[in-house]
Amino acid sequence: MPRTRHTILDCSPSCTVEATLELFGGKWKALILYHLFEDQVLRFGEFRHRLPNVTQRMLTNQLRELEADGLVSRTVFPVVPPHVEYRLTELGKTLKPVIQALKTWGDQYAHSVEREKKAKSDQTV
Amino acid sequence: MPRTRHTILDCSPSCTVEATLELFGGKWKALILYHLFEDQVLRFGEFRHRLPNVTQRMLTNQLRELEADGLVSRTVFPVVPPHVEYRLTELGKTLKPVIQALKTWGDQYAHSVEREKKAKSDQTV
DNA sequence: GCCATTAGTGTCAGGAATGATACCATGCCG
DNA sequence: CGGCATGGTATCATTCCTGACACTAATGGC
Repeated sequence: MPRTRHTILDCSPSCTVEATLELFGGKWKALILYHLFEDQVLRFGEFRHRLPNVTQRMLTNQLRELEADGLVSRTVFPVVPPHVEYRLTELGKTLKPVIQALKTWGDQYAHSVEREKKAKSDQTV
Repeated sequence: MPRTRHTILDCSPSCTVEATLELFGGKWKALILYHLFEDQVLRFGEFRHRLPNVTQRMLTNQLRELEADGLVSRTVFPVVPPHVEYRLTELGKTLKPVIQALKTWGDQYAHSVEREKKAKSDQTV
């Protein structure tokens, strides 16, 4: 998560970009959202499988923040063992074009960047 | 910047999202790119005016990383006082739809999130 | 000679975000 | 009774970001 959470948006036009970024800055949030777009409904454990590099704590954090921002809903079934379902809210669903753009770009160009970096590291090595 | 920079992309389809995110994770990078889309060419000091919350050091960092990722070019004019120009590379320009999506969403929905958060903080206060 | 300019770099401190690990509740199964 | 399953917490360590400050280099103006 970005370290500074702004609360006022009446500054420059870039502020809305900044504000949007704060929803994503969470390092894993875009991934979480991406998977929710893919699967509609996910349980905590399913996120863990899809995002193996995220610690349980971070995952909890990020999900709670997404929930606090009204992008994701959390439904708890009071059973044992626990059962919790996450899904996108209506607001969350509006992010689809953004996630889609990220994915599209990544599919097309991520490899270019990899090459770029590899070329440089090869030079230094 | 995200703390883990992956170098391999042959994992799940979400990896390209992840990879794209790493270019943005830099907390300020998307803003930097946004301003470059607006202004085409920017000098270091101009970034500082547009991003008053970024420290000089962070700005340098982020710009260097963007340069290393091949998204931004840095042109130094060997004069005194120093003159340095930043602009998007061809690869950088391909990010336009992504930045645009961020901006569009922010313009439309950032206020919704603000309201959401405000409502919650009002409850707790 | 002294100050200002620009795009930084270097260093130190403090705080925030992240990671690793251990632990919990509860009910079912054997 | 012991262990497993799920969705977490709690605690501590590490790593990253920020802030404040000092310092640089070459030229122009006072």
